[in-house]
Amino acid sequence: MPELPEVESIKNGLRPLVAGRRITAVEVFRAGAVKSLPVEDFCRGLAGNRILGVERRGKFLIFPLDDRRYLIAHLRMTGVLLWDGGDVPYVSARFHLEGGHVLVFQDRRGLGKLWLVEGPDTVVGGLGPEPLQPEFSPEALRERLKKRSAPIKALLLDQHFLAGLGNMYADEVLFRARVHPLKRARDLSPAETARLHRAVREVLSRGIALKGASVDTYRLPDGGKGSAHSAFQVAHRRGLPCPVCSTPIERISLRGRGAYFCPKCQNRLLDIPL
DNA sequence: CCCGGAACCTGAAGGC
DNA sequence: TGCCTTCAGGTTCCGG
Repeated sequence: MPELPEVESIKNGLRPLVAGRRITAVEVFRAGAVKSLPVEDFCRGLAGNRILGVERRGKFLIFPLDDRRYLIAHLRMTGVLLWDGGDVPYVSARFHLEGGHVLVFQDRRGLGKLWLVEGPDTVVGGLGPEPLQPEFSPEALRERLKKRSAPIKALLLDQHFLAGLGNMYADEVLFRARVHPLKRARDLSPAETARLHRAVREVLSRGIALKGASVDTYRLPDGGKGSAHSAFQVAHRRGLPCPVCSTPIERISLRGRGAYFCPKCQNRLLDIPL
């Protein structure tokens, strides 16, 4: 599933391909994917426009255009952006670019979204801090956590609290920080909060270095896979031994999705130093 | 404002 | 063989 490391890797792959290139035509095959405008206006507004670059905010891809508007894409769970992708199923939209190239928005479950807007903030304005930027500091994290009673994992997944983490990387972050996913945010010790901050940075940086995790449909724009999933220690590993203590990894349900953790290393009541 | 659950969506995988 | 359930999860909406 595309989370911050996957979207960052897609951004890095797309930038040299699309930057400076003009859009010649746009076809939309799943009308529900277009959010900001009627589909006709969306296509007409993009045709003839030049893509100036590619940016990322949280899990959103942002393409500044030369008419000062912005094309924004969110891949949700199964969205893929394929450069010169040929005859593939589940195509939500095709962006034809000068030079005969085509950027294919493929999306098996069809939950991905597209916007054409005057400014990016109308779409991404409510997002929390970027975890790899200085604005995400240990002090700011501690201050915000101590007012909240929700399970820590629910907060890590809340894009208004922190932008970019999804289910898989949240599990990896909590394991690395040795924090139980159900522990209430305000109950984290200063040491746990410090470990959590560091773990967010380390897990996401490693995910980017490995070009994302190719579970399910995730692919880079050239069709290649990332390898971050091979570094996962608890995510999707129910019953397998914890890499630290060999206790079988458990799965519980939290907010309708799986939370994988080591019941020994991530004790809900005890603060176990690394 | 805060929290938790359902809905959206399409498969793969496993049990019986 | 075929049917049913569970799992996969990013975001938004709704009720308490």
